[in-house]
Amino acid sequence: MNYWLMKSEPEEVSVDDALAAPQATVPWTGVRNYQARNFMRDGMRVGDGVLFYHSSCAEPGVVGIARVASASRTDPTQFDRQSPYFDAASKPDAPRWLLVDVQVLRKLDPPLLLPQMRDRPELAEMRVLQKGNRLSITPVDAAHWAAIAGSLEVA
DNA sequence: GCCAACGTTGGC
DNA sequence: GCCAACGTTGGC
Repeated sequence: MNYWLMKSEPEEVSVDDALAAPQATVPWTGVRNYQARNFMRDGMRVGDGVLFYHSSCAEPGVVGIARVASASRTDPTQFDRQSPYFDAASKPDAPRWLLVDVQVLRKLDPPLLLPQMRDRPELAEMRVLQKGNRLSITPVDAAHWAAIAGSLEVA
């Protein structure tokens, strides 16, 4: 089993939005970066652990514990001209972008906010804390996962 | 709004 | 294939 951190802008899909969805599961649309796509395509398996992270907002941080709930599949928004994620260069017979379904298992209340993450030396090596990191999906070491989710029943 | 960092694009 | 210009991300 592998672990991942996945960023979402709460104004688009917050952890509460995900919890309100059927089966607390949302399709992770909008990934438009090849490295992040490849993590979904090549690295993720159903059941992998996910740290649900809010970014580009007032209080960035880990807000939920989730799991990968599907294999990777075509992200339909790439073919939707009305979508901000439309990609005219992607052809239906060779889709460029993928998504996975993500199921929230538990909301973190209170959340683990970014400044608190930076205060914990055992988390210092996390990719999301590195300078210049912009990847919306990053692998998480088992030790980091344990430090964040280990005391929770879902872990 | 600012700006550092990074990814992508496109001319050559 | 190089690399400058440009666009985006995301914290502050």
